[in-house]
Amino acid sequence: MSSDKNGPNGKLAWPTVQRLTEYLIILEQYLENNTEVISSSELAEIYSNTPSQVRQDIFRLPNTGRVGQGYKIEELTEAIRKVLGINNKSRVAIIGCGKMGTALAQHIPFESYGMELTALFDKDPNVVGSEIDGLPVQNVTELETVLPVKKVKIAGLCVPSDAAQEVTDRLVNAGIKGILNFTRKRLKVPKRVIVQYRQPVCAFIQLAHNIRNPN
Amino acid sequence: MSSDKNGPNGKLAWPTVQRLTEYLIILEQYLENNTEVISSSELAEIYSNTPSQVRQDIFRLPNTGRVGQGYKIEELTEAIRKVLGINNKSRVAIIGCGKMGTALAQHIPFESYGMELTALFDKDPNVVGSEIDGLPVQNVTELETVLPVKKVKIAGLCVPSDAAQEVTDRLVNAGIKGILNFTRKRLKVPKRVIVQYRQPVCAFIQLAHNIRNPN
DNA sequence: GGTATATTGATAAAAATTTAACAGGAGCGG
DNA sequence: CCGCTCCTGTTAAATTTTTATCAATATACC
Repeated sequence: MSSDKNGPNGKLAWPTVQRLTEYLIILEQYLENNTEVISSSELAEIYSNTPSQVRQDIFRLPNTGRVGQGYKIEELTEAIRKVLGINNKSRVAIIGCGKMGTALAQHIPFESYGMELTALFDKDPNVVGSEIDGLPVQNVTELETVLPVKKVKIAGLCVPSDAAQEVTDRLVNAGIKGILNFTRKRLKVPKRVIVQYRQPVCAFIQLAHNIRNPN
Repeated sequence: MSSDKNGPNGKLAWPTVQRLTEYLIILEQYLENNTEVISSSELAEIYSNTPSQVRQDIFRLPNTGRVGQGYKIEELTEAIRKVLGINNKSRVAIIGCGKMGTALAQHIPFESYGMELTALFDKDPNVVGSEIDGLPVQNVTELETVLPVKKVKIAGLCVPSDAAQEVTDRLVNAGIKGILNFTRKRLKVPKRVIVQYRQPVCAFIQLAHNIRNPN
């Protein structure tokens, strides 16, 4: 019966997905330090939540824990990678190779998480033709021809806010499935396309607010 | 009687704070386009939530809506800025002026949201001494001397992950109140210091997951 | 002026999420 | 082997968050 402890449809709750992702990053770093076992309370301490919540999150996935012992980190990371679906390789493109786009292209270890950075685009003729870590920057005008061929499904949008909607329309045409939007613009897309917003300015505003309104 | 419709302690719920921040960004763009009025259902359409949730969020702040009409955007933005506390100027520093740090320094309109980008730091001697938009990059070794003098309370942490904890310890010493952490490391800080995590890699992983597991 | 329409503010209900509680297995020391 | 401690898996309770509902009111139009 394929262990369906998960929600009605076996889907993980969104807050759980968010935390599992971060647990994964944490656990991998502990693995690198040759730590082999971790308990829910240790992980909670690191993540700043409660042991109960950690166990609840992990509960949804195939049992990896040993009562009285904690979790074997290697098994746990593998289990998390599996529920998150990190394996089915998906191809990524970065649109806009200014400082932000370049930072993402250079620093995110896509390969380690089932993704492959496959294409880079920019509008500026001075940038087009250059390479970032061996990957050439192509002209945005080639979006529609390149993305479908390379079967790119995910785009990181780092263009100036003014260009955001126009580029988005073209991404949608090119068959993109999800957009990670670092611009300040809300994007209009058909329902089948997923947009996630990561506006750094919001993060700063919220942090400032939290500082003024502590627990 | 100071309109305390808010929670027991008058504090906004965290999900509400997050949404209000994004509403603000949206509304300001509509203002720029000379739109003067907006209804909860229009805003919900843009934000991709429900009119009910929009009204619930706005409910917590001094009434700005006109029954049957919608909200005057100018009043609404002002009200949101007020509850979020965007006014009490707070000073910000960016630590690590690689691609990511530079992108933040250049593109975030801190001044528009009650913040002032006051200091930049880097470790690399080739970078130290240069300027980003007129602000000089100082040596990280000067952290402890500069930050307290300039009363910087918020830090954007964009150093390589390996250096994250070390730099954090120094930030804490320098009296920082909140850290926006773009590195992959979890940070150990005393309880009085707030850390918010913005790991781009997590955003990509989560988006990939959401694409594979649509609603 | 009267009526239809639109939309808020507010409350109540429903759903989702977090926290608490605890039985029971695993190891350890004596 | 017994008793003590630790810590998971699981269920139940509490809390938070979201959604639904609706009375009240402003406007527009006839």
